[in-house]
Amino acid sequence: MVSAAAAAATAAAARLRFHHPRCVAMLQACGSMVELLQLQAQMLRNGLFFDDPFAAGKMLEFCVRGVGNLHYAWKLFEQMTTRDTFAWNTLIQGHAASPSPGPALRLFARMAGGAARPNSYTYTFVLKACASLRATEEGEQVHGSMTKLGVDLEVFPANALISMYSACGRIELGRRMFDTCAAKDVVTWNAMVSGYLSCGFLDCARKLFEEMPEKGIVSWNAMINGYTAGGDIAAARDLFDLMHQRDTETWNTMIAGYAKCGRLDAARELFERMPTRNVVSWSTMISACAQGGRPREALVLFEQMQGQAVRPNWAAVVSLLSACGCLGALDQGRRIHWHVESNKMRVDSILGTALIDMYAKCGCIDGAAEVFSSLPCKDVFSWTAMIGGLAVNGHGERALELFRRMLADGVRPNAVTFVGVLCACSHLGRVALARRYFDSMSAVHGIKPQAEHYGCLVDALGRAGRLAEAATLVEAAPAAAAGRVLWATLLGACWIHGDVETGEAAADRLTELDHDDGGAYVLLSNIYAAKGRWDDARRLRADMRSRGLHKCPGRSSIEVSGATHEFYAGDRSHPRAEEIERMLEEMGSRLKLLGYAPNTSPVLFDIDEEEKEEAVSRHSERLAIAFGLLANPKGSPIRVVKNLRVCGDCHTVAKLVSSAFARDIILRDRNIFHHFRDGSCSCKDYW
DNA sequence: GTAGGGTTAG
Repeated sequence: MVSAAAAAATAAAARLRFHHPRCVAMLQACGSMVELLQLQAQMLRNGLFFDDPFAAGKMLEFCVRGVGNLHYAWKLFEQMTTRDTFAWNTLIQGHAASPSPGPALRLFARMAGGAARPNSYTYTFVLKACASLRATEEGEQVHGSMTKLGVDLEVFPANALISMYSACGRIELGRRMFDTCAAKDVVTWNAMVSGYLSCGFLDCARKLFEEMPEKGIVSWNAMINGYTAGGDIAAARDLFDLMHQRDTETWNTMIAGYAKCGRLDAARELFERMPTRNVVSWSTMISACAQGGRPREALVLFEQMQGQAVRPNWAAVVSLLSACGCLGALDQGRRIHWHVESNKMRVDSILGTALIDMYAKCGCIDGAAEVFSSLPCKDVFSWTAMIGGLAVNGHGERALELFRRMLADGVRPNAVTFVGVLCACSHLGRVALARRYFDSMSAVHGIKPQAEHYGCLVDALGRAGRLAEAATLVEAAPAAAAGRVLWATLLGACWIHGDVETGEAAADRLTELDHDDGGAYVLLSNIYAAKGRWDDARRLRADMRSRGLHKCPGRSSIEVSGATHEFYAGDRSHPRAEEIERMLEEMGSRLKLLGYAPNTSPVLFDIDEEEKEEAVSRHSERLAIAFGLLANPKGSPIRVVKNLRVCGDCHTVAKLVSSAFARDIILRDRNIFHHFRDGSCSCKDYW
């Protein structure tokens, strides 16, 4: 006679046999959160979710590893009646691999009170969490319980221990582990070599590398990366050349190494030679160009990458945004932002900051502010990008307000934050406040002022016309901060105020520091010319010519429907040069009606062919504005980026054009933004 | 049924 309970159990087992394989198969075919929810509903209805820990565990696994939804994984986990070790492991690993692994440790602690026992999988996951949290103490406790269980000498957990200790900077404990464990495999060796490398012990790493019984590609890659991080690119390349087999990461590592030490051409050469490129290869090369001052090349690479159907990932997007920022390529930047949103990419503080920076550098402060306010977690970098963005875009008050909010939020400012703060003070003409913030840097925040900070202060004094004080400040700057940037800032202020005497002194010092600074000669000669001292101006130009010096050529770019157009001073190479010419004439006649007379003082003397090109009426920014007027839709803003400071006459012209043509002009020069509207500029005529 | 070591990223 069969008992009722036994009959029920048999029936349940039969149901399981029927459902279980089907359920697992369906989970394997499951592709989205929606399908997951449907499947769970079905499993709840037929009782499988509660009766079958295996099926429930599979579901949890899919939720964590398949769709990466930790939030819902918790819900599933809490609903499960039987949580086996697998279920705990899955949730722990999900957190260990996430950007905030804290809950992994708490889950592990909670696990100790329950029925499921940790196994060697559990320990590798928990140790991973300790490693990324740099939680040495917790790591050691975990090690202790592993020893009790006897799993600490198994190869997987032992490797995890070595990695954990070296991530926590306790390389000696890692080495002790390495020496203790008998079951070593190639990963054990690699973990130890990498540990030495990340702790900066290159020689120990190399010694161990040489002793390795078998070296895998990963071992070589780790060494190459260690050398590039340590700045020894030659040693890295030697290893690279010695390798019999390389994988894509080998190439990527070497390319990144060249990029890090500024050897862009070498990086590019390897990039061209490598047999297969993955998304990291592209991102590496794109970021190398973006950071190495070749942003245009970065965007071209992006196009090629898309042509090969490689989708930009998070890192590529961050680099691309930085390239767009450099170029002031707003349309491109917006498109990438759109890509981020439509692909639901994780906008963390890094990507958020990249977006803020891109918008701010494109003069689109509303876009920057929108991203900033929507950022769930803001760190010092995001605050700094926003404060600096507001400051250079002529919103000094808002920048200072934001800085106060940042301090109130308990975020500690860094040196870059103060560049933004001081810049804001300078543009507001608040010299005393600038001084106070400057003094607070070391007194309150423990940050030593650098050249940039002195520069802002010089700028503030210069704007206020207090050039003598500014000169004293430059003289008094400590050696570490003093340098050509400071003198150049002072010279710029003298140029704006037409102060010959201080300007001469500044130019003298500047050419002492850098004999080949053509820019200093030009600036000083312009100061002379503006004062009518033609002989001095001419003498300086001749001197410059005889020494073969050139001023860095003026270059302006403008984005028209996604493509950037670049203009040099006197440039006639643009395909629409004739139309541009006509537009320049049109600008001239409309401005004349407004009473404009060109100030051509910089070019009234000693004109040779080259200088004719520099005639103010053909400055690069003016060509770009003319092109913007004819190529951009009526009423839309004209956005120009110039590599040097905007010239005074072009500044006047831009102001007048903004009213005569009813167009906003946003011109980014080397220092700040000029938002021209209705005949005036956000910089209040000082820059 | 689950794992580890090496590459990009403000």
